[in-house]
Amino acid sequence: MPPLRTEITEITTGLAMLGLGDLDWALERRPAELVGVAGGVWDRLAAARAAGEHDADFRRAWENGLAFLRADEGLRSRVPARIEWKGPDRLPLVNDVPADLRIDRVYLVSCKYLSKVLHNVAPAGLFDGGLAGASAKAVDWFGHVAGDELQAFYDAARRGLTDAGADVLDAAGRDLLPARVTDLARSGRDLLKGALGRSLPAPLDDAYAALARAVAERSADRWAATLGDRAERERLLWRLLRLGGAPYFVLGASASSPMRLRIDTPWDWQQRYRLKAFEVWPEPAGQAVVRWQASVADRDAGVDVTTRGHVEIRWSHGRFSGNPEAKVYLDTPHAQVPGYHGLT
DNA sequence: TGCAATAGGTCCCAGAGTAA
DNA sequence: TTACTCTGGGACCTATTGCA
Repeated sequence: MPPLRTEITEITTGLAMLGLGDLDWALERRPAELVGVAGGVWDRLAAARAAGEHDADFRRAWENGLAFLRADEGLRSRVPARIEWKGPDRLPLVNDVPADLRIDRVYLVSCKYLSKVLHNVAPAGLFDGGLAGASAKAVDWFGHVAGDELQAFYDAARRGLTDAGADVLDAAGRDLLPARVTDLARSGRDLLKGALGRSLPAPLDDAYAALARAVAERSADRWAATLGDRAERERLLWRLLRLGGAPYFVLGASASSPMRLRIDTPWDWQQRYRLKAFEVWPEPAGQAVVRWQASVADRDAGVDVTTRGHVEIRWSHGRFSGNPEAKVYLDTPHAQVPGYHGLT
């Protein structure tokens, strides 16, 4: 079951597009034109509306749906006959378009609230594979690019635990923390995860900083080495920005204002823009971070524009708990990104 | 060999802590 | 007080492993 807030924003956006005039009446009516919403979901929405705990989400989503209904680039006040909600399962849509709603089997709409995250992928898929899609065999990226630094961090953590008198033996008397980090089993990972909370013990700071620095530098080096020529870099930028095979719309909100965008296809993009440079570099930070920047010529406007973002390489479920992931962020405001256009 | 259970990977989001 | 950084975790899907 998706989070309640996701259900509220996505379904309310679709409801508003049906031109029903009043949100509460629309929720009560449960229109058949909105396909894919089960009875239990309608019940949850009605309960949330009655409780008044998500008024801001209901209001923003309703306004976004109305804006799309009226927009010249949207529905031009033509009430759709059918809106399909993706729901908790993925629709069999074009897999590179992150759509939550499909309107009249034509318009694809993604509902995105307060999120700057573009991707959340395995690091090898980004730095070695350029998001090209073929999922590389999963690896522990930290060990893959910074094995010595990972081992040093592990040594420091292991030493800290044993010095503190922690119980590091399992029921059979086996050591949960082997000498080599590559030999860690699930139980040892869980032990470390529990022992190393949000705030690292001070003696581990240097080792962790060295690991983060090494991972950032070597990830950036590997990424730079696979960028290819200008055309390949341009295709990478399209994938980073989630330009897909079909145009789609993003209806949501940034921290300060509504966000209503039309997203180009690569074909649209090439009519107007040309990539001039794409660069990546490591950045000193508390965790491993790689910055990226694209310089793009806007032929219509006759200017160059810069789009910036960064990638965090991090354990997604606690330290030593599983393989790291790469979170790709967009730092440039959405409306200033080449290929993203404010809805008119 | 097929099924069930478990572990791992990815997507998405939220919250704590800290700096401005 | 606000914005940002860093971290944790739920959910779902897929791959792997164990067992009959």
